Amino acid sequence: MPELPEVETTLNGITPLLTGKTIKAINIYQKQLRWPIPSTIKKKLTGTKVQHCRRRAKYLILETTGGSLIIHLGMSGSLHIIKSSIPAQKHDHFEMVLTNNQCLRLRDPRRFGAVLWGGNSPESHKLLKDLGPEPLDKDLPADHLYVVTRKRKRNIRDTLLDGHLIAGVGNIYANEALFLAGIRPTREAGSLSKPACRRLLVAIQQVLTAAIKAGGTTLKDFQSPTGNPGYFKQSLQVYGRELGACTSCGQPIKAKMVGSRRCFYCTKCQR
DNA sequence: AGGCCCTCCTGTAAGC
DNA sequence: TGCTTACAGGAGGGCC
Repeated sequence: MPELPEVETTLNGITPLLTGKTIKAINIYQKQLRWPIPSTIKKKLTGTKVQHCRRRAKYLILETTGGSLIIHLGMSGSLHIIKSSIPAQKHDHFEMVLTNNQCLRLRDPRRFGAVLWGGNSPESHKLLKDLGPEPLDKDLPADHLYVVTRKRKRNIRDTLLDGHLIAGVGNIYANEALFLAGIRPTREAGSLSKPACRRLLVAIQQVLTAAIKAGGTTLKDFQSPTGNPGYFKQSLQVYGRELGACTSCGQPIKAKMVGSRRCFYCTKCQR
């Protein structure tokens, strides 16, 4: 999926085209996503105006004058702004038609995504209320990772993927940040020192910031809502670079299954 | 509470 | 060429 930078890129793409616009219609072509799309959103959203678009973790929140819509892109979801006269394609499941005849369309081949009703307080939605802090929050304490990893037995890579501890970090950026911080993904989270945890948080912030700047990472088919790929792939140091040379020491990058997902790291630079 | 496993679905690419 | 299998960027829910 789209991880935090890809969701942020998506947000940046849709915000100027949605904000202030009136919703003429909602069309649901396939309601069976991760959870069923509530059919009540048609009535709740039609005729309302989009006031504000924002992101929380990997969720997009569209606030309208009638309540909020929560969108998650799952593993393969993408949003597109196109003319409503363009016919929906095979994996287009949901669309929001505006009175200017532009429309926001959700495409999601694997259907792990979600479109949910957030009402007047989306933050208190079951899926959002227990999320950890935003990694790019300027007020996030430098020792946050140290605090939340104490007594954690599982490996640090899987720990970073837990959105309840820190929000929005997926497998790609977890691997990249661990490389930048010089920490092996298999390390037990609770064994990391305070300086290592600080280094790791800074690395997460650096890699996410750089990826957002590049428009996200296109591994296969990620596109911004206006159709541009993300250019961060060329900046990846370890992810997907099995047997490639470590950019720091030249050693071949190792790939290994950790938990249920692959990790990539340098056996020399990451300890 | 934490950790592990299963699950949802389809496309793609590798392997035989 | 064609079939089978493994894997992919997520993450909630159930269970121990």
